[in-house]
Amino acid sequence: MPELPEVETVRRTLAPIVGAQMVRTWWSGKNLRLNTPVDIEALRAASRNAQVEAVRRLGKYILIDLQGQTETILVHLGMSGRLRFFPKGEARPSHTHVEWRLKDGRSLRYSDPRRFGNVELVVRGEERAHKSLAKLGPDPLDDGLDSAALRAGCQRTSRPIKVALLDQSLVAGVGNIYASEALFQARIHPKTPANKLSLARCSRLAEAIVAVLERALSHGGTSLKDFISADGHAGEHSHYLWVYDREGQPCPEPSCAGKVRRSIQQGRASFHCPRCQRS
DNA sequence: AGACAAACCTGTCTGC
DNA sequence: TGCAGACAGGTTTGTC
Repeated sequence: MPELPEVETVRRTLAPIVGAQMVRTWWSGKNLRLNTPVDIEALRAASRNAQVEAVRRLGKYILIDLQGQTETILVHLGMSGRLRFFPKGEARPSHTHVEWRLKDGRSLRYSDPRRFGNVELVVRGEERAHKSLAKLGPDPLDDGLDSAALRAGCQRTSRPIKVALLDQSLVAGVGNIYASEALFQARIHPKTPANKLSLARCSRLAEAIVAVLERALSHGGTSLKDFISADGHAGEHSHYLWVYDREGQPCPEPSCAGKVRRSIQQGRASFHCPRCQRS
């Protein structure tokens, strides 16, 4: 489900839990990503009576810092994960896997039908030592995106640029929707080998990535189906997508008579305009 | 090392 | 109406 704008939307809407005290932690007993069980005893120990100090984000990962604790809660939403808070007394939705009860009666719940996501602990201040976080590239919203650095990353691989963008080491946070959208805005064909891109085109791509993510964030993210923010609202950005899931529709560029084409790259749907986007 | 396919799991939609 | 098959916002693992 969620790419950077959706995860950032969740992070922002989680602001009301900052300062709240966690009192009890519950686990469904179902394994999450890679069929690994939640280390519920460690999670309980870290969360018990701990006050939420801050909610941070690294790429598509959410970190919940706890006052006075050496460990931080690390959440990845996978494809169908949701992190929401609920008022006191509201029933647990189906597929809830982790629940933190807050002292004021509210609860924070992680639900995930497909269980591709994960909830674990990382040592605070050493997040980057975690295997998944170690390889993350720059975060386009927090760090900005330097054209020369993007070019250098592209030079290291001959994979198609669309595929390279999905690997989080080049840029953190770009997923399947925004990879297609950014390549459209930069007028780059998704099958172009990454190492064939000139500095000028990398520069255009860097600008497009930042612009596309910021634009989606301003709409609260994209809800095709599952995505909702921590306070339960769907994102509005699906109404503003240029090419993603628009197969056969006219190219959004008014001066272009092309139609959006769908293809499969690395087993995942890609969308582009064959007239505007060149290799 | 780099590229690729398959795997993880459930829900929803399409077409017969 | 029922059922099979395709497909979904992500990441990891094994194989070549």
